[in-house]
Amino acid sequence: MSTTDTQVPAHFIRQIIATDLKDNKHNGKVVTRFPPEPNGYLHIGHAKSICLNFGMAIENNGLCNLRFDDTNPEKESVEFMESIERDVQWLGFAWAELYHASDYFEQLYIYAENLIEQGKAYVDSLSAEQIRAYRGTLTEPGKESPDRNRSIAENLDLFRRMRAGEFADGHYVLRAKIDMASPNINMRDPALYRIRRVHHHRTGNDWCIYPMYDYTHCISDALEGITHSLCTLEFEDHRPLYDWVLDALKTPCHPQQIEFARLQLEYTIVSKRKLNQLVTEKHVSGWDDPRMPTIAGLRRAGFTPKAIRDFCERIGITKQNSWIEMGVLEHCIREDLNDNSSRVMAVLQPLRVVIDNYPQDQTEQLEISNHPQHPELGKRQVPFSNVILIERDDFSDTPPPKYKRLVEGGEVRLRGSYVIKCNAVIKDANGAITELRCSYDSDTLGKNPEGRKVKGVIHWVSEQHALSAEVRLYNRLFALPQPDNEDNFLTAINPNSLEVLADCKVEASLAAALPESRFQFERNGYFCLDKDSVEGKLVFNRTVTLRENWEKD
RNA sequence: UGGGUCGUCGCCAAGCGGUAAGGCACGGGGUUUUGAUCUCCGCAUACCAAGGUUCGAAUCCUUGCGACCCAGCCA
Repeated sequence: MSTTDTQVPAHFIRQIIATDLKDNKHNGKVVTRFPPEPNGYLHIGHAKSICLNFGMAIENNGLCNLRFDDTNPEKESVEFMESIERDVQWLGFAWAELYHASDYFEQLYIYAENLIEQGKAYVDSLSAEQIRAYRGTLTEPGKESPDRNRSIAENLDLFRRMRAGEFADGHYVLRAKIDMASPNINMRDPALYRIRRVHHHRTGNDWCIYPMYDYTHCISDALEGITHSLCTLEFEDHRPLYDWVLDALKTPCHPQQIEFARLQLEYTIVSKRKLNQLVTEKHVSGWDDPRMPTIAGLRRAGFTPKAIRDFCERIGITKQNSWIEMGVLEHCIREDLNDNSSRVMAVLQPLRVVIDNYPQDQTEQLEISNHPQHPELGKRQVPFSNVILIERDDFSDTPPPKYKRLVEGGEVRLRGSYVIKCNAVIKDANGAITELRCSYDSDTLGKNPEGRKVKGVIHWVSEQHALSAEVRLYNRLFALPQPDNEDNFLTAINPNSLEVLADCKVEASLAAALPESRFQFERNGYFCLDKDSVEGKLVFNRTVTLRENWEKD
């Protein structure tokens, strides 16, 4: 062990895999899979699972498949499949194979007949309601179905006719014959197949019976030679069923299911049903709305794949239900963007400043570094002239204590430029400040003024050179840390989650910026150019503010 | 009142019988032409509780307490 060893935490799944490798349990192989159901967009919670599954494969020289769990065609779509592939790749991962559970429908069917032949599955004619009633409760055992002892021959015949489409939807169901008195409700003869005449986005109308998750997932894992089947805690109770199915069948292998806690992030929800509701009821602009915790939303907001991966590593993998504070995610994106984004000046709420002693028709090209700590990011030319725009907040005629920006009679540094002094404040009839009259000290470019200290530094743009922009200031979508705890999560929506500033001015160098490029607007935060940008009007989304360490009153 | 799982700092999280890592947050100092960054310092005599075993327990045992998940022909 050297001190330079990486310091990734050895969470329990890493430990299990390390032990298995040492014991040569799977011939030294590690094969995982990320198995989303294509019924919605991927979100930050999926990112945790993606990073884990792909991460374990990468770390151990193994393989990770992407497998669509497409056994319920009613809720699934090609749009969702495409978005999932896009998001996984954007996060930076490459799957070994792309599979669909529907690829295995025929094999699954054959296995089902095998189960019937072994007397381990039967066709039940009980209705859904009856099955529920027969299931018993958490504290009382269930009752056996009258059809439970149907003959193997009859079960086989019925099941084949189910497939052939002889029966109406819901008329029959294939059930595993396990134990109606099991304390684990999942083992009380769970359904394996249901009749459902729905068009499937991949298999079309080939099937009118569809296999259930519990039956499909374990077999799919086995067919792919998965060694470690990682899933979330709510499937813990299903593991005995996972193992029961594989023990009953002669599958190529028997993967080990290991459960970990799903991500819960404060001020967000990660329920696909609810995210879907936000979209369909138009509480947000779409699945990729920057306020959405979806990968697509985070991407549009300006998050980087690296920051999301870092986040997933930092929060750890355990079996404890826990809530992650937003601050952790924010830290990750600030850390990446601080290091890698170019600095630029943008005035969100402009206030006109006329510099009376600067030549009226003169323009000076000031050379400003793109990153204070990374000279390798280069420099850019920023035009300076006698009329500039500064942030309204950067001037105050009633300055609070410790205010270090511009005040009447005071001086301030224009970032990358001169020191100016405010000589007069122009107000309109209502007393609102419309303009500042200033003078500049020509001997302060690149050097401190003689004999006095100017502590404030503010950003600015030259009025005649600036570009117009719309800036969208996003805040958390929910006003409560745990929206799901409300009777109706919609009541927890933050009414101020989006503030649109339509008349912002940004420096000219941004004219060539491409959608999805990220910048630090100095002193304001990190922003990402949105795809809504058009000629003459740039649109920026705020990813996150800069940290603000001083106490505001 | 059945079964499964989990309880270590405000939030995460190491720890695997030898005397409480780390991150985020927070508080304070320094540097700074971003009140950013960077940097230095501080931050659990304490591990849900109570007993017990042991020279020694967050780690083992017992008994409590608390939280989460399960009664879809969803995944």
